[in-house]
Amino acid sequence: MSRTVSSVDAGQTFLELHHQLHRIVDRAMASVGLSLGRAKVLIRLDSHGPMNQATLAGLLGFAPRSVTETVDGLERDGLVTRTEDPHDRRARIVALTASGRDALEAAMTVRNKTMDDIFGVLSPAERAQLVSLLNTVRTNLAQGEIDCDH
Amino acid sequence: MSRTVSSVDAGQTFLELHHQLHRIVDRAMASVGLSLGRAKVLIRLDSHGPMNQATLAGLLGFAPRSVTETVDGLERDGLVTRTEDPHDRRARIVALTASGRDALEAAMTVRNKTMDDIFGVLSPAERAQLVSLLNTVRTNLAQGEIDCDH
DNA sequence: AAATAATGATGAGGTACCTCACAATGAGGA
DNA sequence: TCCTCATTGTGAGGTACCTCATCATTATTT
Repeated sequence: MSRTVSSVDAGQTFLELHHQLHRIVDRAMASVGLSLGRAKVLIRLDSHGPMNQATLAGLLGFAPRSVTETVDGLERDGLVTRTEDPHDRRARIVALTASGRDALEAAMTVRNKTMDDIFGVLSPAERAQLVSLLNTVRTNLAQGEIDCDH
Repeated sequence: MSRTVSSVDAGQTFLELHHQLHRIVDRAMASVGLSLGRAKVLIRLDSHGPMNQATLAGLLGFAPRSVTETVDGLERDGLVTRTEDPHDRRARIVALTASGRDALEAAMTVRNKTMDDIFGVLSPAERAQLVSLLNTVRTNLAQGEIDCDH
């Protein structure tokens, strides 16, 4: 019965799911006073240690400008600090504060729970399959960068 | 070798892919003077005919306020019109214009091509599998609505 | 050393979503 | 009829991203 699945169908489904998923996860994060974007930054800072914003942008795949903005918010809320880099007077080093670490921990708990609520319907084997498929797509994306519109 | 795939892994991969995918698709759409959000509205209007914004919001899964904003933009660019509903003086009926239909057609072409570039790496069978998995998740999401934080 | 290029961060401005509050209208009941 | 309640659309304000232009600094070339 199920007709061949076009790429557009796949994209459509992917995007629709994202719309719902994002809303749910974001709302969950908000209950801990954070958001997805902010959590992403905290996670990187936690696992890689303090770094300047350009590095952060590279790791996150964000535009540098977006990092400035997100860090602005985090700094305002006291979750990170920005200090001068002694070796490069342009750069500003972002570091987690104690309460930033606390917030991150709370956020991770909520995020884990939410993701479990969402992807828990799938069996471990199905999850593995899903991740494998998504990674295939992602790898191809990274390589080709698509936009060959010359 | 590959350890069990947690729900968080799945979510992580999903979100990371989305970040890239969205950027690419959006950029592609921009080349035709549209955007993903705007295209979504045009698609609905094309397939369901003119309708008020509340209905549109329902179909799209958007907040009503978001529809107002998107339609504002489309109207400004002459792609849709807003007319009064003779049966309900609160409502405003949104309809495609001729140039809206043209824009949609161009957008669909670009979108199809882009999605092919992205999901074309997968075999039809893999795409079917992917869509099936995503739909499983989505269905579950729609049912439970998750946020049982009472 | 001087000129040029690359890089780090940010200002300005844009789109796509969201929530919450509210005016106007519509619909159903006392 | 009048009262209440639901619904439509929008103002106000917020977050997360983006691009492009710009300034200060560092690195590279000549």
